[in-house]
Amino acid sequence: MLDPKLIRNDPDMVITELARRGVTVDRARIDELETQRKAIQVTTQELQAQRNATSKAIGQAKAQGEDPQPILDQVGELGAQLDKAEQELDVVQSEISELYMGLPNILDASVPDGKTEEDNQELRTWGSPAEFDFEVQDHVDLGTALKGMDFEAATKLTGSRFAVLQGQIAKLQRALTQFMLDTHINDHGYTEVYVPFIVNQDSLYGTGQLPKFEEDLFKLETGQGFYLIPTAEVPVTNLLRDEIVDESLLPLKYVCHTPCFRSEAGSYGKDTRGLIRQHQFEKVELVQALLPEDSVAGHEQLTADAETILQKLKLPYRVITLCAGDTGFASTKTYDLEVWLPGQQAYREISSCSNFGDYQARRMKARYRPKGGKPSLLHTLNGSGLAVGRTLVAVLENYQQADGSVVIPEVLLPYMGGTEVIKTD
RNA sequence: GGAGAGGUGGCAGAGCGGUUGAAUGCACUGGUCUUGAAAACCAGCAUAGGUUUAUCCCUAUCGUGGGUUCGAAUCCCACCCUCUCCGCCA
Repeated sequence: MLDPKLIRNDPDMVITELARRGVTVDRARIDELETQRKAIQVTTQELQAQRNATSKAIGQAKAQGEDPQPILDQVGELGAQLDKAEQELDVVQSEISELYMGLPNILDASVPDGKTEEDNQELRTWGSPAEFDFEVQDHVDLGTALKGMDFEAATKLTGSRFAVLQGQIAKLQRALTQFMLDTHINDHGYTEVYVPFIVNQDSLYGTGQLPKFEEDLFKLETGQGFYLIPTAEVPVTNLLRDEIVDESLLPLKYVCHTPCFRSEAGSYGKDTRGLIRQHQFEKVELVQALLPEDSVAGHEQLTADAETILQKLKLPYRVITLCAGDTGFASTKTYDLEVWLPGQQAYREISSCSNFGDYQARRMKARYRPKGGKPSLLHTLNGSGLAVGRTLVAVLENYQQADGSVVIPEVLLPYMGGTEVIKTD
């Protein structure tokens, strides 16, 4: 969340900045709550101080063998007053906390203005869409014909927005995953982590999915407040929750492969065909925690790390800077990587790389200790490196041949056990 | 699943109703000493909030949430977690 001190000391700035996102902040409400808080907090603390002093005096009197009764008589209604004050303070503070937790992050100055994805800015492109001298198929037709993709089976097993992969296409997805992990580990210096796919509420508050976006999540009904992870970002970033990391260990760079589970509430009718928008998909995620002064450069580097995967796969893509209105809740700035999909004749998102500044770190108390100094908040970054399911789509569509077969990209050959082309037998 | 033990500062670990925000050790920071380093010695060193120009001062925090009490790290209740032994199990 935002720094409460910043909201208090410079509310106009916060309001102006958040207006860029189209978020209106109730200035009067903030003033009212803060004034209340201040008054109640002061009285509460005064009462507490009074109680502490009295109790101490009783202790001293007893220790010296005196009769503490006269002091005890003075206590009177102090306890009742204190209870009341403490309750009031509690109410105000939770109202403030609820209000502040609901405020998104302040955007980086370089984020372009705009309301919707229409206003996002293309930053650069890489490669160019291939020309096909035959009629291209989309991944669903290709995958189905190759007997590697079965959506009807998934519907039978579970319901819509799931897929069954089989044979060489299932293997291709695994190859992509391995290739991504190995590249980030060996070439980009990330540490691989394996984490739980189920997390508690605290973790989801930490990264910002809760309290505002619960409808996007799958919640378990065990009564423990457990949720399926919507992205590895949640468990991996929360490794740092309530931790103080020695400065010398920074930056921390993690890469993590997990399935991701999203309810996709509110996206009915969108991308209903194929693998693009599923309730369950594989993703290789990059997460970094670093010094505040390094986060801007780190964000560029992390984005480049993700781009490397597309370049090695020789998949044409472009990099988009999300505009103010389209940038995620907790992010200061986000780049989306969009890969070219011949089947759709469009660029589609395959990675989203964000700099969260200290927003997530403040929520989860993720700090570092400067040499000999006081702990202070880390900055966090993350990005997909890449969404595996969508990469599978991109490979199938970009590497398709006139006969419906699919050539394996060169960099994946070591992972495909001798298969060079996926075709029907 | 059964039985037991325990959760305290960056770490280890005392404290088990009253000047205890918390002994001690390690780590860390500064200093003395040294050609330099090590060792030794001296000093400092939790986090968050309120007030303040600043120092000071005040408040909260000993797994979490309740309760008892003038007063709780210490007593009671519930929950969470960890460890040991037995059983079961991929």
